[in-house]
Amino acid sequence: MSTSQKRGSSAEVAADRRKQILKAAVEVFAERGFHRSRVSDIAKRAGVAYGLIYHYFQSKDHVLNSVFEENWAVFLKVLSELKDNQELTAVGRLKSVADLFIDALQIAPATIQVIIQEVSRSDRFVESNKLDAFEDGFSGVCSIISEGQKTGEIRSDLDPMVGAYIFFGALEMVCTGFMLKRIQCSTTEEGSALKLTVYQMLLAGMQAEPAKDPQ
Amino acid sequence: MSTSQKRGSSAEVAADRRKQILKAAVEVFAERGFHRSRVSDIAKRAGVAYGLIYHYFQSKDHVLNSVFEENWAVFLKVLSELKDNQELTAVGRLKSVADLFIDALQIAPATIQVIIQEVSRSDRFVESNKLDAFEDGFSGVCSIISEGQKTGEIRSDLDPMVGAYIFFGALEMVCTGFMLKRIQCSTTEEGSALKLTVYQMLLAGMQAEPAKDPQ
Amino acid sequence: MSTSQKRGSSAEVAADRRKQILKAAVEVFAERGFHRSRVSDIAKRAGVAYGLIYHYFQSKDHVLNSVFEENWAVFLKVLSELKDNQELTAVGRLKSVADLFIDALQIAPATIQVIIQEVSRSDRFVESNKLDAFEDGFSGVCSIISEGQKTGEIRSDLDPMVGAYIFFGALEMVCTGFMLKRIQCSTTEEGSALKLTVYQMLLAGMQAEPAKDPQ
Amino acid sequence: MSTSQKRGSSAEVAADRRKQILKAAVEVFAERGFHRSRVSDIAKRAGVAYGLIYHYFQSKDHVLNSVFEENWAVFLKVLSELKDNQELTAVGRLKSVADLFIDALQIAPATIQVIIQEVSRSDRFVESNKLDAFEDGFSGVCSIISEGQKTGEIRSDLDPMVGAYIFFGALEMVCTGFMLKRIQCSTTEEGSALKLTVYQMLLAGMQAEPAKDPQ
DNA sequence: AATGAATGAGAGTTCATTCAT
DNA sequence: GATGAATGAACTCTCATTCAT
Repeated sequence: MSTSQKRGSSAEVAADRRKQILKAAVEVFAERGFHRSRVSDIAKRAGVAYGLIYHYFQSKDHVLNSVFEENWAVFLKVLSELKDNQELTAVGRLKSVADLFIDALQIAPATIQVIIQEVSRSDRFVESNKLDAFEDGFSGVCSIISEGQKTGEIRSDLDPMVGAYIFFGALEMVCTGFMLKRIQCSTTEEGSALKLTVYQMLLAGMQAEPAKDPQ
Repeated sequence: MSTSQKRGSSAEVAADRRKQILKAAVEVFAERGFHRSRVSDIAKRAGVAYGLIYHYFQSKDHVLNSVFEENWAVFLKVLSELKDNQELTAVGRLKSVADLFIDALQIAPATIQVIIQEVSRSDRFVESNKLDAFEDGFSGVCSIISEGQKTGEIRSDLDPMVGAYIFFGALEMVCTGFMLKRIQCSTTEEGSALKLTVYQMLLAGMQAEPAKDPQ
Repeated sequence: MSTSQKRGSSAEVAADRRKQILKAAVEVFAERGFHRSRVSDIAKRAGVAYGLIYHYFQSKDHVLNSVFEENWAVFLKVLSELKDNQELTAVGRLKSVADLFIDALQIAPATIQVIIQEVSRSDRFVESNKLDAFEDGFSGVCSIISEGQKTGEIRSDLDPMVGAYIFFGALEMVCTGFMLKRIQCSTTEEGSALKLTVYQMLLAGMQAEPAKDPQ
Repeated sequence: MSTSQKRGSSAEVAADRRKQILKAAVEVFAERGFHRSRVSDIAKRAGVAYGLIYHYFQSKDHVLNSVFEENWAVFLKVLSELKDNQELTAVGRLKSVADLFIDALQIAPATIQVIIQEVSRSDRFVESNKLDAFEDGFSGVCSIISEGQKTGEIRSDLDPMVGAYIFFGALEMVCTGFMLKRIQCSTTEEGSALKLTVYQMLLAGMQAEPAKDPQ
């Protein structure tokens, strides 16, 4: 009695345990992929008995869902704020989205990877609610592009939705390259260089000459 | 006993059966993902007994490998020819790569998807030989970009490898959008429009103004 | 700390808690069967934390044992008194046994059901001590039948043990029918009617004619 | 090559395997009870790998269902024929039902026990379709009793449904006693003696005197 | 006394792979 | 070549039980 009681209530401890398990799950999923990861792998990584995972999550699938919901939601929120931010130009807003992504990549690369690679593909044609949440991200970027086209900032001969897909695809593969250690962006300098390349390629184009009409 | 043997040698028939199974496998993998696909699903789709699959392939993994090797190899071959084709500018070569991809997407979208999504992720940290073959594709594009930088065609402040990743990422996500029916490119017109958007975004940039120095 | 302690000693409170848990257990076992009932189901029904059950009982099995012992013991005691009650005829004693059963059914149907259906089957070939206690019940009725045969009250061509099994089997299935809402005996009238049918069938026979020699 | 091919097609062999597994399942369920029986126990008893069980049955529950459906159905069919057999008196028909049961008990005691003890209780309040099939048996006997009451063969002060429950309850417990080795009926003589006791108790009554009005 | 987080043995089920026919 | 019955390793999930608080 009158022992430690380090800090916080049991509710806080429970929240910590949950986070601890989610963190371990993200790491394991990122390393081995969702299907190759066993629940016991997650437990081992988290340093708990695997039964405990079922105390906090209904199933292995629900663990993945939680990773998605609790992180993608944050991204969507920021995106939604950006979308309506009239202080920035459309291009500025797209840059901000890319920044958001690349910053997140530096802070929590495994989370980004799991979200993009596992969730978006896990039950591709089965549960579409996750897909819908995903689609929201594309729609947000699509809106920004459309608006930029109206203001003349962005070329009007682009299909905005294809633009959004290209935009995310580019960011995703950068993420994959990062996870595979083919792309470096751990330091601030590397991060800046990466952002620059992304900006150039997606916004300004690769070509050195301002020749604006390929095809 | 003493049945038909309809046409051709038994070797030809065997080759047909093999293709039949590979075709079914690609469809099933594209729909459900590799790990959620059962060998019996492939067999059912191919209209054969699942035991037969083991006459033509050592294992389920080998089926996926074959999908990869027999298709990516073709891509690599074309890419390798392009890389050294001095008749085209670097930008022209990149366009050709994109064309190759988008054409393949229209002809065999499921194959493209399986290659990109399943193979590249299947055994991420386990077998690296497939990854190496994958890397060859990135290297090819990376080379073209580098060369373009030397000739002054392509902006020199880009990281060529990051450029290659962005390039493939963009194409991959377009593929995903296509599979998810969010992007249309079934007709020739749609294909052309898609290519245009891809060219613009990756080569010329989204921005309408030739302002060449974002950041 | 220094909480209520509403009435009675802590021993009384403990006894109450025990009863409360046993009552909940009987209800849950009757509804879902022993094996499908979780300790947490019992706890939920009793309105306590499931850990508490282990303060009052060694294990889930012991809860079932307690249900049995503390109720069947009562029945055995009454049966034992009846067996030696020379004021009643053998038939009168059998009627009393049936009455005892049917009265109990009206008062505590779930308890009766759990005792008969779960205890008698739970560990059929594993622990025989419970089975022995069960057997005591059959023996008691068997004795009464034997004695009735000696006094000429009961037909001598019956096997007394088979008679006892038939006797209990009849009562048990009536219990099941009651639990399944197929047999009504909630009111006093229904109870009397039920008893009459039981008496007639088991003692006097179904047949209207006094033709005493079927075969 | 040119090996045994003992007898029958592969369809027959499959049917045999199914029966072999069902037989093993009945034995194991009868000995240990459904919930204490592991799928591997059934497999071991049947001499097959447990995976094979899932080749023939969807789940452990489906094995139990099959035991029920494929045996109770037979009983119901005979009962239904008996019910409408106008060549027999009501009492004669009830005797036939009892005979049917006791004969079955001698031929396949484990099957009878599993049907009565496991199926009827397994998912008591969950799946009612099995319960309905069960109820059909009670209804059949109930009908016979009602008819007997109309023709004056059977005492009119009995509740027919209660009568049916008593009837089956008696037979069931006889079955239990047999399984527990407390009741013998392996030989023809023992079987006849058992039938006699059942007839007497249920139809003629236990009492020696033709005193027809207890209570 | 009371709680419920934590544990892990145990059971059901899936499915890649083998092999007799 | 072709079939699908047979096998069993591997995995998810359940839940009785323990124990720190």
